[in-house]
Amino acid sequence: MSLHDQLRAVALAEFATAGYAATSLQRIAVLAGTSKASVLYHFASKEQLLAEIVSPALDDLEQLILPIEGTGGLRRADFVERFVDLLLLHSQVVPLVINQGATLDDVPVMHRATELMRRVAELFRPASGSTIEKLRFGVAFGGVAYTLAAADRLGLNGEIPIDEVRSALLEILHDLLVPADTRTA
Amino acid sequence: MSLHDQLRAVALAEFATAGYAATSLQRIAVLAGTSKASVLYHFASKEQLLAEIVSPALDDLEQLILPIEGTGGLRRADFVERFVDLLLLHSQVVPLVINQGATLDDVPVMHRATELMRRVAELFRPASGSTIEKLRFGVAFGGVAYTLAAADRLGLNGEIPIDEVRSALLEILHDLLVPADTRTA
DNA sequence: CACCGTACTGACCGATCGGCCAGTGCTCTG
DNA sequence: CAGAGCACTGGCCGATCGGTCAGTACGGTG
Repeated sequence: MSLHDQLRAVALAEFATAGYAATSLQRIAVLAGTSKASVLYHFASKEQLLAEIVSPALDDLEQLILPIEGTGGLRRADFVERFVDLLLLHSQVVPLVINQGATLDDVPVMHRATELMRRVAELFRPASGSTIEKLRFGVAFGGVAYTLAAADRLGLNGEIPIDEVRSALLEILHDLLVPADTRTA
Repeated sequence: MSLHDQLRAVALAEFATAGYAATSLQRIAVLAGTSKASVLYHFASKEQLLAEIVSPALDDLEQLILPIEGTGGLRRADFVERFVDLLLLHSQVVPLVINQGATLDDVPVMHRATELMRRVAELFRPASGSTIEKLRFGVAFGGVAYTLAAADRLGLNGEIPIDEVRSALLEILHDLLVPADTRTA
């Protein structure tokens, strides 16, 4: 693995666990076995390092929702499954965005993350505008993302196999999001 | 309102929205119309300011779960209702703990917060140890807390009356947490 | 009046932050 | 061999951080 990639990996882990503001370039450098100056050689700034870390996940999410927004067609069950897979694929980025998105929304890449989540919410909006449906959506996606982010801290996970997590999350989201009428139909 | 209380209020709002690390004592002072030195006159340190802000909510939570841990008796529906009321009562503290608990667990008061949430999780543990039940709990409480924390950002709330939020959250949590057998019984 | 505790301030401290820059090897190429 | 270019570094910069401290204004109290 190139130093560039290793710096990205180290920074991701630190940003996700300790927080962006609390992680200094110095610390990232030491953990990767190099100097602070070399970090800034590979990445123009701390913000751009963050952007390079987060962007791939956001690109994937955008690619997931763009065609849906275009056609207006959305089969919730399909979307939920692909969304969960996306969260699991970028499982380290999820806590970063979830826990620190609000704090860092002046950083362009994090603002983009918030905006994307808002668009995901919009996808579910037209079908049901009642308060409980809105909250149902918030609890569902916030809950899944937060659970992935905080599983260790709450002592929720031993070494649960990822397949089991996947199917469990799908079932929970299905209960919460797929309307009862299409469920029974 | 005394300056002491006003500083607490300003700091809470800033910590919750901008983040603990990103909020300087200088900024708190200016927002409260005083000097940084006076903030440190009222609070021995930035950490203690945080502790004074968060502790009351944690005390309430501890008072809620202590008798349950003692007797071992837990009627889930009752607990869920009281827990939601507690979250709504301390709605500004919730995002602070949720979003920044992991980042700040070296701060004693935030470690206490995480520990309390772990104990809440333990209350639900013995009844059902399967993976899906654990995740169900995580999604439920994480989701509710996160929804309260991030409602604005995701465009989920207009001016939804709090009673409506309360009953909606109760219904969602009930669906997720109260076991099907006691539901149908 | 003298005295005291409370509230508060401006100036300063060392530490650390993100970022910049001149310089140094090292490798590849003509 | 000369030289261009990439990878990397130590040292420095200004800014800002949390925190300390000596000093001040002031409303009681004897």
